[in-house]
Amino acid sequence: MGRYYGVLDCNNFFVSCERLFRPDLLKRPVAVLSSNDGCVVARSEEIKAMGISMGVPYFQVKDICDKGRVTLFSSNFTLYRDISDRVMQALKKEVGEIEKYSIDEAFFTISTEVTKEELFEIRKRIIQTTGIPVSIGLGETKTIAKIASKMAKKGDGVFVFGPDNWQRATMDISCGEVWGLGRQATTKLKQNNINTVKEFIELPLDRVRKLLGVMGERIQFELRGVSVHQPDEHKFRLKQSITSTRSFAKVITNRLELESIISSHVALCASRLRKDRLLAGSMTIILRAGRFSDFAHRRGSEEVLLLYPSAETSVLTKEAIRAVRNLYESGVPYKKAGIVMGDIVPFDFVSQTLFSDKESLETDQSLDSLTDSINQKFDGNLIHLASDFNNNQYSKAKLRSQSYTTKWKDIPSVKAK
DNA sequence: TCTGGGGTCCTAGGACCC
DNA sequence: TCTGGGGTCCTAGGACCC
Repeated sequence: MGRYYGVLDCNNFFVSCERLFRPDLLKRPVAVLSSNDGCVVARSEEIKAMGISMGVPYFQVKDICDKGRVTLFSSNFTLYRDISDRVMQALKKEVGEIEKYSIDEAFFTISTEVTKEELFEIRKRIIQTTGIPVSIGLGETKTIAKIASKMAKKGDGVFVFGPDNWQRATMDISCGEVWGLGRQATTKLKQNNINTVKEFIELPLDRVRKLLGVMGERIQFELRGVSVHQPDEHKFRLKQSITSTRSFAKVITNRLELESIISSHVALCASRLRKDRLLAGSMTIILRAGRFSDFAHRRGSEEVLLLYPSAETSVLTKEAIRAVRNLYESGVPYKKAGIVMGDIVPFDFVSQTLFSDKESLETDQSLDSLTDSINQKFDGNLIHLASDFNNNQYSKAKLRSQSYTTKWKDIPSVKAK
């Protein structure tokens, strides 16, 4: 009995999340903006029909939005993450083991015996329990399943590529639609007169390697129906990194201000590490000038290797600030700052192998766990170590919806007649 | 004036060594 | 003072994804 790879993805996910609590916005044009209300990151079908493309700067389409009576939201990740968890739970219930790929997508495997009717039923139950519209695509490999899910979205929500209909379809699918072939790769292929998946598949392997490197090679295998992924490869894999970055509404040149911002990113990453009982072995500090400024190509990051893996805010902050002082140059118009935690290991593993008395580690973190629990109670805005950062000081997000599902004060109330 | 954030993986090139 | 060539390891940056 064979297995198909499947991918489930949520349609217009952020928009669907917002509509969940604003049913009056169904069938009306809705868009979600990025963190500084800078560009469009999610669009309802109505918005797509208006010709507004993904990722455009908002100011470029403001007029069209005004004219079209578009409802806009600033992105509300707390809400989206929570809804995402619910969708993933619902999918798990249907298909067993899943591999969460992004906030709105997950891979799974399923018997090739599954019928289209059964798939429609699965889809229906997930939509019923979560309120989020989803599509399901199946194929012999993940890469083919991804294309199937695009077809599903265009059609009735479910699409299966078996060996036969896949072969026939390849001549009608352009390389740019393939998962992993981005702008650079597509351009290179086009220059060599390769436009469709069929043409790409027929290319000799050594030419693919020369043109696109090992990534291209893998993609070709996948498109030929040979999976380069192990069905359970992600089952026990840890997250490789945890990141917190943000660009500023205005340029910042003051070092102390940057130190304060970096400190709050450290605090955020550290508490996310602790939540999952993880420790970071290294940390990269990012300070970048505006992408469109003369300083855009200046060295923008510095990695710090920690003496021992840690999730302690005070330890990490000290190191991060040292790195900021190394990296900082006066006069540079900084536009973005952040932290990437790397070399991540599980707390329990480290405490067993590196430390003879586990207790000292637990005690060191007691201040942090206290901070964590208080912050959780008060929506994460109360206690920050070595920083006076608050979410609204450096960013603008004027249209944020409430945290309907994660903050007590934002839970919607329903009045009974 | 205004151009996201959080991820993964790969690679070119520098440092260092023999 | 001469200063090749090949190996390894590391890191910053880039391509790509959603």
